[in-house]
Amino acid sequence: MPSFQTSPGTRDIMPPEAARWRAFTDLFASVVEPAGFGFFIPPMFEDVGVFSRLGAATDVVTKEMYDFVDKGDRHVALRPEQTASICRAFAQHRPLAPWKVWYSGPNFRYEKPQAGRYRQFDQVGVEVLGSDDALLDAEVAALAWNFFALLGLRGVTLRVNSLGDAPDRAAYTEALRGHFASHSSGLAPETRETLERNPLRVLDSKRPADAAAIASAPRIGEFLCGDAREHFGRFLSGLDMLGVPYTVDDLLVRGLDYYRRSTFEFVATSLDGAQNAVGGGGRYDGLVEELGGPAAGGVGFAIGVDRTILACDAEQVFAAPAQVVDIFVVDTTGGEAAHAVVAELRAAGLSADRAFDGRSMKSQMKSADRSGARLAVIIGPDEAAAGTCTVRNLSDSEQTVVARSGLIARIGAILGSPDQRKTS
RNA sequence: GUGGGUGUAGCUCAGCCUGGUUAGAGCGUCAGGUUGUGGCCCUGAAGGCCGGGGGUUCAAGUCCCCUCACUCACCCCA
Repeated sequence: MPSFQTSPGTRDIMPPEAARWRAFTDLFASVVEPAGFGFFIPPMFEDVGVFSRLGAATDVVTKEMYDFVDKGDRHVALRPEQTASICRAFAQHRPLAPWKVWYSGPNFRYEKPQAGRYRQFDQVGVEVLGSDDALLDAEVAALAWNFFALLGLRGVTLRVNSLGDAPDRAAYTEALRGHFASHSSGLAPETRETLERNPLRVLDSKRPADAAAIASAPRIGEFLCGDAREHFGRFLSGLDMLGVPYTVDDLLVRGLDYYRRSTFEFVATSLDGAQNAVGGGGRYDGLVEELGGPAAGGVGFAIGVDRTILACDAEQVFAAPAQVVDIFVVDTTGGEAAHAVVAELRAAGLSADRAFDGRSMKSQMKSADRSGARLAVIIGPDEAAAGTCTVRNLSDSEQTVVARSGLIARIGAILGSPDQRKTS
């Protein structure tokens, strides 16, 4: 065993898997940037108060925050998510509304790790601040939907619900508290604790004992005010217009306290187990104000990168891109020739690799094979003496001898120009 | 925070139940077969504090205790 290894809940993402992660983010950017979203990078840590607005009833805030006092006596926390930072940024900088941003990066929660749950986990997402329009909610949810489709995922479903405005949500919460209190004998002991802290969360319980009490519980629909009801209807018709399929689930409640009106969640049916929510979002009117900013509506979503990639594995889609090189240079004369040729090839816009440490020709050829190169340039004593190179096609084993001075031209003739290769 | 499973070579794992000489396999790596040529094949080599500590025993990879790590589930959530 090595002296050190990654801390619990963290991991190294090695090549070629890391290239897949980069492709994932690139694909996400290609979906949201044409829709007018600008890339935003918030700090990795902030004053703990920014995050405590997420909700005193949520474990994310009360138990799972990586918080500490820094050398200047500031109580700070590693971000557990990025929505709060973006709202804080809106309050701080007052950009022109609606402010549309996307983000990508790690978040931190001190949880016990398991499949699809890490202490450092990546999310990509978007947020729009300064608009109340329900059609925007639909557009935002549709962007996530389109992204899952572009990844090649087919087993992702969208569940939607409305939690109403703040008074609606509060009234519903009280109604639930009353309902479950009168049915508490039918609840699991752990659920009774949840009821104390956050009655809405009881609806999310998967414990069999709770099923009957949940089935008979009042529904949020009865508590929506006229505006919220109309907003929800417009959200749904906005999804219909875009051809995004969804199911309305009035038991869908989301973990963070700040959600108002529209909420939605993407579930990967290919992932069994508890960690199958690959994305979630909704509207969070009021959060900016809580952070000292103007009254501004907000809507957005976050997609869990780790989990979504697990779903891609399960569906065998969005494989890691192969990293290959155009040319592999084999040099059995000491390495100086390869040193020069590789540099020359790269300067000409070709990708090139080589072996080091004076390996045998057999070993170098094996490396050439593994590199995925289409061509090997071979320099042995004969070529060195004659001022030539042997160019070997690694797929059909045809090879020719060319003068060193004509190498680039010959390779260009075989492979085409870099631009042609990119588009082909 | 609570419970289950697993820690043996770079990787995947036998061996543990039923303790007994120098701890194995496949893959990978390196070298050779082929004194200048990759894939397929053959041969050989390198590579192990058997997670760590303590105990039982003439003897521990194997049995017991503790501990750490990983992993799965509860919980929570993306």
